[in-house]
Amino acid sequence: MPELPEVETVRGTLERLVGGKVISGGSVSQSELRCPMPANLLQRLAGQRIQSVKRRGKFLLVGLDSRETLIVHLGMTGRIIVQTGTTTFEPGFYDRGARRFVSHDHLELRFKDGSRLFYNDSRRFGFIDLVRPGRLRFDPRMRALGPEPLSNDFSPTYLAACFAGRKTSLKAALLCQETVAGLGNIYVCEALHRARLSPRRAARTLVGGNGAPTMRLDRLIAAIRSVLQEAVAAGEQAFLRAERCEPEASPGVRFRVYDREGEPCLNAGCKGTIERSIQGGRSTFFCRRCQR
DNA sequence: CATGCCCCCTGCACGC
DNA sequence: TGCGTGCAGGGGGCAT
Repeated sequence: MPELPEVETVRGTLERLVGGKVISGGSVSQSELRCPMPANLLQRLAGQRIQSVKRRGKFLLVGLDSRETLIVHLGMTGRIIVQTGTTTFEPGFYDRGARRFVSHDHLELRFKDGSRLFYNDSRRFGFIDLVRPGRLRFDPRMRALGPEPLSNDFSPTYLAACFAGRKTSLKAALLCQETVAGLGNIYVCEALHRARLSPRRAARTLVGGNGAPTMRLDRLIAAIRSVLQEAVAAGEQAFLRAERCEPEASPGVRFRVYDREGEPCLNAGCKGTIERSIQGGRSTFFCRRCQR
């Protein structure tokens, strides 16, 4: 499910709904995720206050008052459900048609005020880990991450250096979390479509002869930023509607290429048709007419 | 080093 | 209705 915008939506929701609350207990019904949960997870969490909820790439980082960090990764089907009072929140899950099977609530956390949090993950590609104080910055999972795409570190100069000499496709390069953190299959397709760049184009062709950034590279960065910003904003609006107990107006962001095989290209002035192809074993959606 | 392939696991849509 | 097939937003390991 979740790429940067969805994880960011979950982050913001958790911050507002459980930030500052104290964990009173919980239960684990299935600890065998992609990596098993730490054996004594619940004992280590009991009595702790949620100090912060941050995000790095697709990782959720829950800061506790012991200075430990709970790392949550949602994999493909991970979802977080929060119940406070009579309201149930399920942020960032854009496949609204998918049922939530309670049998896949692998972890439940209870808070002193009666709120409850569930981690649900049918395919169990996600994981939950608890990292000792001060160890997060040395964690190999964090160290392997490239810059945040919405930060200034993700600059034309950076990306030019990253792409220089690389024959690999733009699609593969952008999916790599070491290049930039948080993009997944959907938003890579969307960003390349907005930038009118072919997913098969070699990454190095966006680098000038002197190793300098090119206009295409600037276009790509702008496209990545805009599609992510719009999706984050849509997630924010969805949360606010849920908070006011308003019905879901739309199922979230409307994708312009993803899952639109055979439909017309929506780029201005383009009369092309969206195609699907396989790259690295995953679907790529693109318009060969305007993406070069 | 880079790339493609397979695997982890479950649910769902589709065709017969 | 029921069953088989292929596919899914992530990521890691392995062979080539």
